Amino acid sequence: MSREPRREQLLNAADRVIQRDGPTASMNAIAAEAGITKPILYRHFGDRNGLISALTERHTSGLLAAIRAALAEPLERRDRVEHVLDTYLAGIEARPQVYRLLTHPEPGDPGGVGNALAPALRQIAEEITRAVQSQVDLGADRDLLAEAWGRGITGMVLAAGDWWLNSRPCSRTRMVQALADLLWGRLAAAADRPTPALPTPPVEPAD
Amino acid sequence: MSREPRREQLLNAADRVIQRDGPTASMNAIAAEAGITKPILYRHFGDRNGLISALTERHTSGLLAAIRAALAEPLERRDRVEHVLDTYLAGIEARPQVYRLLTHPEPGDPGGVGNALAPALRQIAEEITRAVQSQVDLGADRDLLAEAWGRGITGMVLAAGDWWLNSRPCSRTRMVQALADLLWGRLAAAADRPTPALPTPPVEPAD
DNA sequence: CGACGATGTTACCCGAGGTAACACCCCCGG
DNA sequence: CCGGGGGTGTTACCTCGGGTAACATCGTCG
Repeated sequence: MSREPRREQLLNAADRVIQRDGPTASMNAIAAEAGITKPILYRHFGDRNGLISALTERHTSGLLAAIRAALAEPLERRDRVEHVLDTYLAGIEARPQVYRLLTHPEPGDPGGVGNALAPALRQIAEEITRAVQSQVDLGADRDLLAEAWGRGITGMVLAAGDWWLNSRPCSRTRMVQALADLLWGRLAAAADRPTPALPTPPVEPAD
Repeated sequence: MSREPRREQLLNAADRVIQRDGPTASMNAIAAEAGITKPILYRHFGDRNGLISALTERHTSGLLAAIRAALAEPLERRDRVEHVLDTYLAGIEARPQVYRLLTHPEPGDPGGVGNALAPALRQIAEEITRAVQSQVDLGADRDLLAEAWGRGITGMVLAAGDWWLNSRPCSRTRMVQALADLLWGRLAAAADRPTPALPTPPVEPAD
């Protein structure tokens, strides 16, 4: 029996533990769940990072493919964007624990530290960047804007989606609308609020 | 001598180490930098989280206040938004290592896990939420939109700012423009790209 | 049969967070 | 003068998690 099937079994075990204990599950725990001991895990995955990467890769491939497909859908742009947003939110809604993995930046990462976006998220960001670059006419600044927006949109959806998933303030559809509205410049279009009479009052905002 | 001054000195030392070694600096290292040993740190801060919190609080208060001020600036809305963006980017540009702290969600956080935004960022998000709520007329959905947007904008600026800080693709001013443009609906306004002839070609995208 | 490549084991190392127990120093009140 | 209490600090230890070394086993292929 080649290595591959064993790897799958180990990943399955790791998966169950992560589902149960969250992304902080120890290697010992994972090994125990698989009915074996640590060194085997290390033989297969090198280090914890390798295991986690394999695990995330496995789970993200689906979501990533779905997003890729959504980005290529032949729709009006607004509909396409909503479709992508909905795809992402549906994905994280379906498997919250997995989602935790995606967003969990590796804690100990000396040297190459500092990416606020975990690898899986970065792939999504690149996907968006590519889509914007190829589909939207942005003039000379095309490359810069596409890349900045790719990251920005990803981060936006990450943070908003996280909040939505945790506190469930509304339906998924409404959340999609809220985010699409933001991207559609509704913040710019809305009128000023009729300031109810306060030029410079000495009240400090409630903390 | 009361406890407070000592605390400050210890925080200063911790600060230097974080600047030098990043947010993964060990308690031992921090103690050594302060010329003392671990237990003292624990006496003052309880645990690592306490130290980090104290440290972030200290540094964020400035940035947070600056952002609060920027949000209250009496400008055209677009200018105000740009001002806020610039304030944030300037802040993280000035002290990159500190910024790492802000964005570093506490790794071991059993139970209440899952906030993609670190506490400091969440404060910023709340600030934005409040500003939107009080300044922009969004109709019946006001509360939902403001809250979703607060998180979303914060996440967007976090991710984009992180990328900008690491790869420095352009000046700060241009980055501010790029993000403001995104928030201003330029994604919606731009024309479709003149698809250079490809209905459904069997080429797979470069990986 | 022997060797190789997989399986698995126990036992250990290291570093980091965290704590216990002890010692010093100084000031303030009886 | 003396005796605390509250600050300073120490050494030595515990626990737990990532990671490794060394050893044993089983099945297959030449």
